[in-house]
Amino acid sequence: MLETADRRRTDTRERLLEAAERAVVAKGFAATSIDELIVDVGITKSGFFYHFKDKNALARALMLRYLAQDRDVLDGIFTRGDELHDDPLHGFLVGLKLFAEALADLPEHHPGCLAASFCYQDQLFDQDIRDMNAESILVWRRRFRARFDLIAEIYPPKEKIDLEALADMAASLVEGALILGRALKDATILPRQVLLYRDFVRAIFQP
Amino acid sequence: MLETADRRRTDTRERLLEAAERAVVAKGFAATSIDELIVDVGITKSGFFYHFKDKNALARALMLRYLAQDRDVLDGIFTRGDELHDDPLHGFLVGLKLFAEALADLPEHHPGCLAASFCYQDQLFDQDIRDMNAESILVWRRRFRARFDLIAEIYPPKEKIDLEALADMAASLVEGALILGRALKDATILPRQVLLYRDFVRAIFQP
DNA sequence: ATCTTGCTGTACCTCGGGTGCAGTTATGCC
DNA sequence: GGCATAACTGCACCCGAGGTACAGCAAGAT
Repeated sequence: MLETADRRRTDTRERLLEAAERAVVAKGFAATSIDELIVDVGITKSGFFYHFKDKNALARALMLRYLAQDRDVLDGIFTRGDELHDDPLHGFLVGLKLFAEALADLPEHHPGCLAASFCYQDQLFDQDIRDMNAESILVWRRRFRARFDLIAEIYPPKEKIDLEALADMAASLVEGALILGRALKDATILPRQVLLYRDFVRAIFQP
Repeated sequence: MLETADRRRTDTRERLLEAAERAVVAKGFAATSIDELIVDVGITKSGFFYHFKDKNALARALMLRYLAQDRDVLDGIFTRGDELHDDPLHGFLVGLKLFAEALADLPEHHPGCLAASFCYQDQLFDQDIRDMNAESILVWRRRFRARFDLIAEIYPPKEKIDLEALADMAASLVEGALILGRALKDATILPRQVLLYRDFVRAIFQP
């Protein structure tokens, strides 16, 4: 019957997740209807419920996907930073520079963060999804905290500093700058905040 | 018939807004039902639609209320800071200290920001509400930017610095720290971020 | 006495999230 | 070739939430 791509079986679930992430970041989970997702990927409602038993299962799958992507992106950028510089401080500063550049080059106008999007609607979700959301933040805290401990051994900061707060500052700034960027429709806010954070880190540790 | 408070007429609208703000910050606008609000304040659905023609009108009223409160709180804290110190830099630093203390003393465990809550669901709202949301961010930018310009005249920073980004950093950090605080159920994150921001501002301008 | 404000009550419509289940078709495996 | 399985479609139906449209009523203000 000349069907170009019937029985595409393998990627329908993935395409649902992609459509869902776009929609959820754009307008929130509650405002994202199953109907619009199935129109997007060209299946029926029954098809959706074949892949996800309910909307909560969709949310869980989105979070899992997001956690993995987030980890990969951070890993990629900061290992490249370290490859370009042996020293833990300067490798980190290069990593932040690369991060800012990557953010500035994002094709989307006003990107968003799934964790933040879920955060203000978290009563909609099961406890395990809220736990995953917390974990996505803790990943950042642990990553940056470990690096600062390493740096502080070599470059002890002049003044006592709350290193945990400094680590959390990275996630706070990114989440907050995404909000500002969306509200003001200004894609430059996020990379500039990252560069400012970099200035702060350098000022703290550099002798 | 011994009605304790029938015909309370005057404050029903206000009580609706209070209930709505609590619910919206807790679980998002879309997940906040009119039914729960009317149960909260003890009126009927018709009563709700007497006060607000639809949910969008409720959102608009919430934003207006929020803008006024936000302005008053910031005004109060930073004018007190300036009363305690003549110098624009040190008055500002005192203000930030007061701000951090006020945030640490908040009774609610995980407060939230209406602007952030609306931000990730903004497709639900009319354009004018999105504009008000942007305005609530610009209030912060203008306030802090003006102060930094003032400070920079007296204490020119050693290195070139993006003062607009430094101003936006305040709102970014607060919005982001609220998200982290909610996700991790840790009320100390927000005040600690504000204190860190204060350290950064001092490091930039102090000779 | 009547007007206005601040509601209540009833009835009804639509959309979105589900549930339940029977049927269909391509593919892979024996 | 036969058969199981994966990946759906189609249909029928339920519920809750956002509205719409009015008619009515009761307490104060004038």
